[in-house]
Amino acid sequence: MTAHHPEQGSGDGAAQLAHELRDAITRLNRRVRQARPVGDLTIAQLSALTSLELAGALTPRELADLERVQPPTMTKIVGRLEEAGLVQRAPHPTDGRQVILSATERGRVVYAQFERSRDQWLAQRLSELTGPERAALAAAAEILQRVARG
Amino acid sequence: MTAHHPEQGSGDGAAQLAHELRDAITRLNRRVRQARPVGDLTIAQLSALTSLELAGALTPRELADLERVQPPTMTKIVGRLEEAGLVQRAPHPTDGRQVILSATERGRVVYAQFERSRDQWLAQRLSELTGPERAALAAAAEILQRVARG
DNA sequence: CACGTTCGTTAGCTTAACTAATGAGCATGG
DNA sequence: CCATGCTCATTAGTTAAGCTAACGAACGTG
Repeated sequence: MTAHHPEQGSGDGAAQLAHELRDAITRLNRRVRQARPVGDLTIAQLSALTSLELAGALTPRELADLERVQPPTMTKIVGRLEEAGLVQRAPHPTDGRQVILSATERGRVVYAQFERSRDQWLAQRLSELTGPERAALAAAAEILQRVARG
Repeated sequence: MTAHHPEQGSGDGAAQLAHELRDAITRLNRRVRQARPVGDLTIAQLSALTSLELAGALTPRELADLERVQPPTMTKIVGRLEEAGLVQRAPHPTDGRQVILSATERGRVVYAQFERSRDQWLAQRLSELTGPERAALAAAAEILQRVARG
């Protein structure tokens, strides 16, 4: 089940490692994500709010690309977030077609709350590990973030 | 951005690590999962088929618990998988209320195909890393799997 | 054997996702 | 300088996924 020879062979090693990592990621994500609405926000809404908060300001198109959904889908999600007062639409300064989306102050507060609660389960689990295990995960986290963004 | 002192303080360290890991996991999962239907199967269907294939045989209730959805939701998903000929329902040998779900031969073939294609993107990314980086991820993968199952 | 519990399903609703089509605004070429 | 074409966001319409509530069948126990 574990990786026996991670250093030898970047071909098969990578395939085997990819399988293990994806399995772990899939399972962890199921634990962390909460498929159903969390509080008043759904996953898609929270995810969009997160991307928006991290980026600062985006057009609907950019946000849709980030979330890997089609523009009409993002229109709906943003519409609900706007109704909830968490996101605001502003006209683009020079291009009349485009719209600038940003989180409202309330949106930022709500985002921070969910961010914390989302980390709680995992933080609890991690605190049960040994120091070396946490160190191993910390080293991996940096690499994973790089892979995820690449 | 990286974890500076993973060994000191299991409290704050775990919180910070949890945040970084969750971020990486969320992003990786978005890359890997493809939110929209893959081929003819949706994510929920593929996920249920995966759980069923891994477990061998399950009742709808057990499968719903594994997938962290409510029983009625699983009824629908299994219904579609059954229509597609990937999953079969069988009566429980002793309990007339219960149903035994299992993947059909075709379901197993389809599962294996998706499993491979799902790993491809990640395997490609991993092959671009250095040997030590892959070794670090391999060590982390084992720990992550343990955390995810715990 | 009657009563409560568990199991799976059905019914009805909301959200999320897609494609196709629409309308507004930009930009460019004659 | 304006007509044509393109991009942006949205609307319309469909399918899937998720929920709760309610139901009928089967089990088990007092």
